[in-house]
Amino acid sequence: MLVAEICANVAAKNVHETYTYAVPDKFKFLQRGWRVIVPFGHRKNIDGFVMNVRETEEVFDFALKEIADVVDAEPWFTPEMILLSQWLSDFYLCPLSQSMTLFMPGSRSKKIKPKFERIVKLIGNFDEKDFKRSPAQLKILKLLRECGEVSFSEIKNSAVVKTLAEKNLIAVENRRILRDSYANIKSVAKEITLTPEQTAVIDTVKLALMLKVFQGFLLHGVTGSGKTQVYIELTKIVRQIGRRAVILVPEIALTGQIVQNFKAHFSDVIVIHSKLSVAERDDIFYKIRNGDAGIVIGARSALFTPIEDVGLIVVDEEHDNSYKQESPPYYHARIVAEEFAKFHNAAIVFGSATPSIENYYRAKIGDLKYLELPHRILNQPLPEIEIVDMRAELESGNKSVLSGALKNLLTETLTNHQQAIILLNRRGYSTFVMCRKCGEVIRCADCGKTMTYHADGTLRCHTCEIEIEPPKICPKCGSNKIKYLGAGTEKLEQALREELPAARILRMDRDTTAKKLAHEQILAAFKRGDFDILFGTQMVAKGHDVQTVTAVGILNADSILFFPDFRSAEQCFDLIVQAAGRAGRADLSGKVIVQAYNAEAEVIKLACEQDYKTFADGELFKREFGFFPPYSRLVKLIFTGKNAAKVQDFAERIVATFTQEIKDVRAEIFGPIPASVGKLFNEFRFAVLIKTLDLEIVRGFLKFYGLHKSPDVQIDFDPLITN
DNA sequence: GGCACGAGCCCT
DNA sequence: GGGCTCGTGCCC
Repeated sequence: MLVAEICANVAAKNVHETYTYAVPDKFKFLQRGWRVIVPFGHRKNIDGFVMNVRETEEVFDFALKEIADVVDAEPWFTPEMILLSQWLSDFYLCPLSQSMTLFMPGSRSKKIKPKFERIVKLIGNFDEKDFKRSPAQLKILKLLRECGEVSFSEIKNSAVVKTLAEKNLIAVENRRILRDSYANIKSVAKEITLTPEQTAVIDTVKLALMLKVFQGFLLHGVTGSGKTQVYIELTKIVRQIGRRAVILVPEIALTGQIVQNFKAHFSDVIVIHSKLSVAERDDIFYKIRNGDAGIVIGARSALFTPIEDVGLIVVDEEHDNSYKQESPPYYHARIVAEEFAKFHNAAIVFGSATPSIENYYRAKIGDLKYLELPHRILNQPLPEIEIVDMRAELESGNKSVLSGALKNLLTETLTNHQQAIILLNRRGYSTFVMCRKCGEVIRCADCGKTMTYHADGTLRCHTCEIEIEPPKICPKCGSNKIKYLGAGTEKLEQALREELPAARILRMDRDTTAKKLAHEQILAAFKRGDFDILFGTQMVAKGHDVQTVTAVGILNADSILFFPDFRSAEQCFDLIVQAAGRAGRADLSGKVIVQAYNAEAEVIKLACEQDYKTFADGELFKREFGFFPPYSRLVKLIFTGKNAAKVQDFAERIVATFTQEIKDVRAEIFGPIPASVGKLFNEFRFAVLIKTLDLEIVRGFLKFYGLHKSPDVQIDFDPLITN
C-alpha cells in the first residue's frame, strides 16, 4: 500500500507532527514537495504538504484517510525549500506548516488559473494578389508580416481569423501571460569606472564565488561609496558561472532604485514583494521554477522562492530592522539568509554603512570577512554635520520645530535651487495630549500607549489604530487645561508652510503612503524636481539616491534614546548616519543639521563625526558588560491571557522553574514584566527575557514544558526590543 | 484552529 | 435530570 506523510496546513500551534494518508492509485505519481487536499479531523478540505511517500505493509491502529486531491501540476516545494522550512521550524520552534506557508506568499493553496492570452501568428507564405477580393484578410496578413505576432484581442474580426487559420496561413495559440507589476521599469546602464576600493572588494568575493563554497562577508561602505555597483559586479560574475543571485533589500517600496539599477544590467530580474497578488506570485514562481530568473530582488519574502543553484546572496542595508518579521515565526531574515546561503553553497554579502553590532563583532572575530569602502565614489567628501542644541534654541526664544540654523540652511538651499530632506521620526500632529493641571496623558484604552493628535482632529493610537475624539476636559480632574505637546510630521508640515511659504514641500509617512505604489510616486515626484523639500518619518532616510539633495535636517535626533533598550544607542547612530548620507551624493557637497535636546550625548557626537568604529567598539564594551548580544543570544517570551493575575502567575512559575533547572550554563532570565504593548485585543501581555550562551538548552526547556505549543505564549528568538 | 467530550455548576 | 460554560485533547 502506498502511503504519504503529510504536513497538515492548519493554523494551529500545537500540530507539529506529520500524518499518514493513503495515496489512491490515481495519485501514485505523488512525491515529496507536492501540495494536496486532505480531510483532517472534522474538516474535509485542508491543505497538506507531502513530506514523504512510501510503500508499506504496516497495519495502522487508526483508519487511514485518503488524499482527496492535488493542488498543482508539479511539486510546489523544491528540496531546498523543504530543507529551509525544516531548519526554520527547528530554530524558531514553529510548526512546519507555518514555515512552509512562508513559501506561499499571499495565501493558502489555491487552484490559481494561469492567465492565457490568445496569440495570432503568421505560419505560411502568401501572395498579395490572391487577396484582392478579401481586403480584411489581407489587412491582417500584412499586419502579421510586420509584427510577427499579434494579440487576438487586437484583431476584432474573429471570423476572418478563423478563415485564415483554415487556410493554414496563420495559427492561433494560447500563451501564458506572466503578470509582473515591475515589468515596466526599464533603464539604461551607465558606463561606470570602478574605484580601486570597489575592485579590491569585488576581487575578494570573486574567489569565494568561483570556488562555489559558503562564505560570509561584511561590506562596510560609507553612504555613497558605491555598494550597489559592487553588488551588480558580483552578480555579473555569478551569472557568468551559470549560478543565480538573490538580493535582499529592507523594504522594496523604498528601494525601487536598486531594482532599476539591476534591470539596467540584467534582463532576467524578478522582483518579489509582499503585496503580490496570488496570481502574480504564481506567475513569478512559475518563471523562477523554469529557470527564467537569474536574479531575484525583494524584501524578506525573496528568501522563500523556488530558486535553485544560488551562488550569491546579498543582504543590503543589513542593519535595517525591517529584516525582522514581527509576526510568527518572528524570524530574522539576516539569520535565515545565511542558512539559505549554506544550503546553496553560496557567498553571502552583508552590506551597510552602519553594520549591525552583531555582524561587526562577527567580522572582528573573523566569522565574517571584513570588506571596507571607506570613501565616497569620485572622492566626494562626506557631508558636513552641525549639531543644534534645542534647549538653547528654546531659551533664545525660538519655539518653532525648526532651529534658526536649519531654517537658514533651507532658505539657502531653495535659493540655490537644490533640494532638502527633513527627518522627524514621529507621525501625526502632536505626539501626546496632556492635562496641564494634573499631568494626565491621554492613553489608548486598549493598549495603554500615548495617543497622537492628528491634524484631521482625531486622537489615534498608532499601535491599535483606535481613533477617538480628543477630550475637551481632562478625563481625570475635569480641568479644561488640555495641552497638545510634542511635534510630529503634520506639525512640521505646518511649520514649513508658515516659515518657508515659497517652498514646495512633500510629506512621506505611513499616512501619506497607505496606497500600494505611493512610496514610488512620492520619491519619483521628488526626484523629478516637482518639490523642494521632502520630509517625513524614517522612510525618507532609507536607501534612495537623489543627486540634487544637498541639505538634510534631522529633528529630535535623540528621541530614541528616551526608550531604554540596549539597542537604542545603535538605532540613534544608524538613523543620523543614514539620514545624513542622503546629502551631497553627486558633485554637490552636502550639509546636515542635527537637532537634539540632549545635544552632548556621546552617540550624537560620534554619529555626527561619522565615526562608526569608535561607536561600535564602545557599544561592544557595554554589551559585553551587560551580557547582551553579540555576547549572548536573546529569547523573549510574551505570555498572554484575559486574566492578568493568572497570566502573571503562570509566567512567574515558568521563570522560577527555569531558574532552578538551568543552572549549569550561563543563562539569565528576567521578568515577568508588563510588555511594552501591555494589552492587545483585550488580552494582557507579560514579557520574560532570557539571555543565553546556548540557545539549544533554552529550546530544550521551552519544548519540555510545551511552551512552543501553547496558544498563550509567543516565543521570539533574537527580538528587536526586549519587552 | 475548531470541535467533541466530560467535569462542574446552576436551574425549576 | 437537563442544559450551560469552560478546560483539555485530538486531528492520520
